[in-house]
Amino acid sequence: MSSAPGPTDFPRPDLLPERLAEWISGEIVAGRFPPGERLVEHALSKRCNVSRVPLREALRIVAAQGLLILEPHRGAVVTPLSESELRELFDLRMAIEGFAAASAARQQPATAFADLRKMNADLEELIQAEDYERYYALAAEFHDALVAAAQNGLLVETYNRVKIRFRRYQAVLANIPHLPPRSVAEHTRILAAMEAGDADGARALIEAHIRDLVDAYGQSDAGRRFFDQAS
Amino acid sequence: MSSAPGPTDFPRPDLLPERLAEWISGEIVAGRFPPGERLVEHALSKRCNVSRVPLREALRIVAAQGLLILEPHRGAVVTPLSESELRELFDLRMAIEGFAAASAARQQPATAFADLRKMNADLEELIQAEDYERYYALAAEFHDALVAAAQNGLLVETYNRVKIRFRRYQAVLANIPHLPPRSVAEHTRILAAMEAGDADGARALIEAHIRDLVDAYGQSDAGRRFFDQAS
DNA sequence: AATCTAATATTGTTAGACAATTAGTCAATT
DNA sequence: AATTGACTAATTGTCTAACAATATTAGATT
Repeated sequence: MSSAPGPTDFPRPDLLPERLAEWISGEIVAGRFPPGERLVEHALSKRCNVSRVPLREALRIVAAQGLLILEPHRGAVVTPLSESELRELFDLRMAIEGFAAASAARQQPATAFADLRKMNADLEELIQAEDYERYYALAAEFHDALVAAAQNGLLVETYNRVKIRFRRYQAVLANIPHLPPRSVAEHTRILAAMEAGDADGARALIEAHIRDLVDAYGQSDAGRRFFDQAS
Repeated sequence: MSSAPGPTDFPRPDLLPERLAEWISGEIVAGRFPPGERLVEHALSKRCNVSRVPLREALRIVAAQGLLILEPHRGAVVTPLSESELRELFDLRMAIEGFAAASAARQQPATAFADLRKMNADLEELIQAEDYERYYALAAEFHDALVAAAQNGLLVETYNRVKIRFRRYQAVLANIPHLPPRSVAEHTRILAAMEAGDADGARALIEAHIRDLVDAYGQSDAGRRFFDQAS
């Protein structure tokens, strides 16, 4: 990922609510606060050695991310997982990444395509090395960079919101094997379309790419188990 | 708009932070808290007859909507308006509404198209009556219904976030005249494509439709004045 | 005019209190 | 056995008051 387009301000240290929110959100994504779990303010504030005020603000932050549901007088409950939400998240990925690919194809941003090609080459290598850990991390970065190529901060912000919620399903379903080789080839075709300025083609290809992911989740053992239990 | 697909829970009364957030957000959208204005906690809490605790939670809510920026130890500042944000908001509308149109074209939802046709007919009438007040209200509903036709709650949620931020620009730039007649014709073509199951066509048409809006904003007096001052 | 310092204002956090609401218990009734 | 009802306990929602940490302002000094 190439660095710093916009001028960046000096980072102020995060305050308690932000740090608490990050921790809570991490616990939820990792599944250590499982779906449906109730977060009791007094207990949590004691555990974190903070008072209830910043904790309550933290809960608001996490709730705004969609990871918590705040019910009046009943407190915070970890948002349940559902097949329908997963489907909707994939839909949003298609909408966002598809639009980003089309937009980038029209704009032809300076270095973005080269960066993406480099990443995709690295992905190829990681498959040869069978290092799936790093593969999935870099694959996520590839998609981030693709969205960033549209040069729209709001689109990136929206994508990040989707990602946070999406990661919970990745944690539950683990990563799907047997997909990576095809993905790299698909990435290559997507990049070619974008570089050729073929906006509609790039969008169609990436939508199909994500649809492949959906199918892979649906056909994996973990995916089927989850979907069955949920329905 | 046809009613109630999902079973709805008994609505619990909103608490202070929610009500405060709604009020603050309304003041910002209406421009009564202008861009850049600082919201001082003590003053606001006195004005609203509440303590700082629920007020701070309200500020978190509004900040999560993107209408406030919370800087550590400096407090809440009303997010500035900018041409770039407006452009990005239009982009997001294209991404969301475009995907929704394509998705609806594929899914062929039961009553949605009939509802949209009805609305568009009413829009036509409002133009004849030169009732632009109601025209713009109904036009917004038309776009809402189009997004809802994709039957994706997360997409609707995301669209609503965009709308809130977008409304501030509508309040500043007022509504653009001379556009409505063309819009109704465009709506008709979009609907025809969706009913024919032409996903790509519907998407292309609605993207062009929104691009027309962008141009109208850019060419309007208010729009140019705003854009010039901002740059 | 520019810089440093002190006073002031504002935000961040804590503690404790109490009211409002919900959740849990358990006997009484059907 | 299941439902109702009243009682109790637990939890959330809000307030007040205080103080620490940081930012802003004003004044003094160079």
